[in-house]
Amino acid sequence: METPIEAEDHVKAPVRQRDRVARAQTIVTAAKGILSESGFADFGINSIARRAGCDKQLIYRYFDGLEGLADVIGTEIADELSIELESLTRQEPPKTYSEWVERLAVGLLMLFRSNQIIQKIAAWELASPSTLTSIMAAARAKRLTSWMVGLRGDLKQPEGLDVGALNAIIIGAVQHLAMSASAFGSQAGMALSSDADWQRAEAALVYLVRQTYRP
Amino acid sequence: METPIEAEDHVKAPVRQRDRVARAQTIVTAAKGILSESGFADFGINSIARRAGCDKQLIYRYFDGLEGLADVIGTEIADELSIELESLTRQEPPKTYSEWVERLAVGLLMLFRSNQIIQKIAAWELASPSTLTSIMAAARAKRLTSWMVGLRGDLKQPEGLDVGALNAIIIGAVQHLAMSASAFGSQAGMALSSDADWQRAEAALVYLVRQTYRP
DNA sequence: ATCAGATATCACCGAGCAGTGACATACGCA
DNA sequence: TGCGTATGTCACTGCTCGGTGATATCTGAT
Repeated sequence: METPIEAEDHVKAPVRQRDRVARAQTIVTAAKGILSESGFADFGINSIARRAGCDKQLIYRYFDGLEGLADVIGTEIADELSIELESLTRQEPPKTYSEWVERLAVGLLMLFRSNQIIQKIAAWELASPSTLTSIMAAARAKRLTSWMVGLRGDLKQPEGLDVGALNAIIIGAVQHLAMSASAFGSQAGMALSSDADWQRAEAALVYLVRQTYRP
Repeated sequence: METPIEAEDHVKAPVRQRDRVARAQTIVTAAKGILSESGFADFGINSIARRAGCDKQLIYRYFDGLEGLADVIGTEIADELSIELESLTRQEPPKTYSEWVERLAVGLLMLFRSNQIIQKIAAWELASPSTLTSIMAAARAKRLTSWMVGLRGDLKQPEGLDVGALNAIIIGAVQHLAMSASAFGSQAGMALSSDADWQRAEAALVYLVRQTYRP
């Protein structure tokens, strides 16, 4: 914008931004960056302010502290999530229960793979649950379940199977695959970095689901 | 500074333990306690010394710092693990590949469930890998894989299946089940606290494995 | 009995953290 | 134009942390 004028006494007059919403967004972006790179380990007032290039006081003023900021980030993530989920749902609805689970598993796998922040939050919830992690997790869980329920429609469950338990296991596997991939680039000896790796994982996942729900 | 001469004889002589091995074990126990309760978040010099009721200097002297302590803990955990694994292997060996995977999955599930520390380490590896976590994870992984290989013996794999990928998914599911249980007491809506809960999970897991490897 | 070394504790340092009060500057409105 | 307020920065407190040097105390060999 303007060139900083060298004042007579104080030499410090470095272009002040003076735009609250832009500032706030800068802070949110910085916080998200830290989150997706280092998780909650470095998610602190000082660290975020440093990365955003502003004074930490602004975080208190605009977001009422870290928890408020976490709240904002949580809803932002949830909104992005909704959009991604919507695009997944655009295809024609599943015909059978097995197909629904398959779509669910593959959809979640792609989703988690493409979204570093969600993975980090999930991993930190497991390792070290805190008010911050739960603030962010709440919004996510809400959207996910409503999507799952919506996608299922009125498909009837297969009888004689503990679908609740089976699906919990399958979803857990998907979550773990994504987290392990982002942490190590592999899971239990299976590489998970290139697209080919992921196609292999997806194929195995689909096979596993189909076999599980095969009559 | 002033001269805090006080008196010639300082009256502080509160029963010193003066037993190196016992002291060292006290420290290790304290560190393990912190690890299984709070994970690596509170795993620090000051915190451990405070819990062990001694001066932090001892941790430097006896273990050469945190990393040395982590090393000792890692091998202790690995030893305990070996014992548990051995008892699991006492039964007659699996007859088919499917049965091997089944035994593997159920065995790991019980193992992880009963061992809080291993879960914490695994969760922290995912959330925030560090030198400390990898020090502890190394020993664990070594024993686990050698057990798996030993248990498999010379069973031949089913053809036409990507067993590497399938098993990676299944093992990931088991790990996630255990971690999610200890963090939330449930996984994706399936309760995981009472023995009945775990039997339900185990039954579903066994079903899933059998279906997956069913011809 | 003495003395070296092992054992244990304390006091302190520099660094980073969260949080707060005070100040500097620019904008908008009367 | 002047004033109130929004915006931005700085300096400071009080805390915990990891790490280190100095000191006190006990043990065992000589």
